[in-house]
Amino acid sequence: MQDTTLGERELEVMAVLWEIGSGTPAEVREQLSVSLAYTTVLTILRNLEAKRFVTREEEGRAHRYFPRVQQKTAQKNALSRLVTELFQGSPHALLAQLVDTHNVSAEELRKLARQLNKSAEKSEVKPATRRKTSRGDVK
Amino acid sequence: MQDTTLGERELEVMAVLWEIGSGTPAEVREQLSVSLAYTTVLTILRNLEAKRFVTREEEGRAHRYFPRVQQKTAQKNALSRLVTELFQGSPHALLAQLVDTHNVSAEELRKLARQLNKSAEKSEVKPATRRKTSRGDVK
DNA sequence: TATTATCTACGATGTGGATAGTAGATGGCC
DNA sequence: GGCCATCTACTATCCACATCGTAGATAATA
Repeated sequence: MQDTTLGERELEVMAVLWEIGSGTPAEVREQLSVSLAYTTVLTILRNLEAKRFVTREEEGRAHRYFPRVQQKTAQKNALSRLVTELFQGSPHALLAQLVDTHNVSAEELRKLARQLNKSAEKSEVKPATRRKTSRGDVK
Repeated sequence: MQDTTLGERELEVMAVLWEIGSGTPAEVREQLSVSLAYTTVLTILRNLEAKRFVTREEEGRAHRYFPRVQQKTAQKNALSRLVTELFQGSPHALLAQLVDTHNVSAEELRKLARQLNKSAEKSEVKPATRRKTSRGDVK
């Protein structure tokens, strides 16, 4: 039960947690775009906990849930998966598609390239990105 | 039952069909990286047909399956989905992540930007991309 | 204190995907 | 003609995810 991929609802719940940092089931439920029964949200959170995507701690009568996996990690994994599954393992192909769909312009690419250069100059070794929370984050 | 997303195996089967153009269940089965029972592959193909991702026509005693949806379309959809689900609707964020993971270099970006410029010069209106097959492809 | 609201825990149900077995048709071959 | 291989159709499991209901605990409040 390791390295499982998330379902759609599970992902939405994670997105909320990433957004607001942490939340009780009620808080999460409020932030969700779809309206679900309270117990549904609770179940999803419990499942996410079972999969070790979140942790929780008691807070009065309720429980507060914290993301245990960084969004960045999830992004990276999903991206890699997409590249291998649909783009023959070529990030370049994905880029081309992104551009082709006109989601991204040539100007955008150049801008990003410049930024990339700048940050590469600043330090050879990539500086550890600062994070607000560090509740036993998983790599 | 429209606009459904594909499961992992279904996607692999589609990838094979995109790769080899068309195939009988046996041919598809041979090309798959995982080894599945013949009937499993058949079932997947039938499911894909039910979802209108493939068509088939008889060929002697067997059936030949053809992709009905272009890979490009699947790529586009999956990409859009990923962007909205994990990247807050920002293709730029996805790009940044792609770069950050060092799957893509600044040089790569610049190269692509140049190519993009060139093709933009050639024609204001984007030329319809040529396709080999046209077996009732779905947009 | 009795009632109501809010939580959690547990279980039930429906759907969809993955995997494969069995039955029956058909074509090749000894 | 009888046997074996190959195909399809149909069916059956299993599991994961989504959704929610019920029961029981506890906090708020009238």
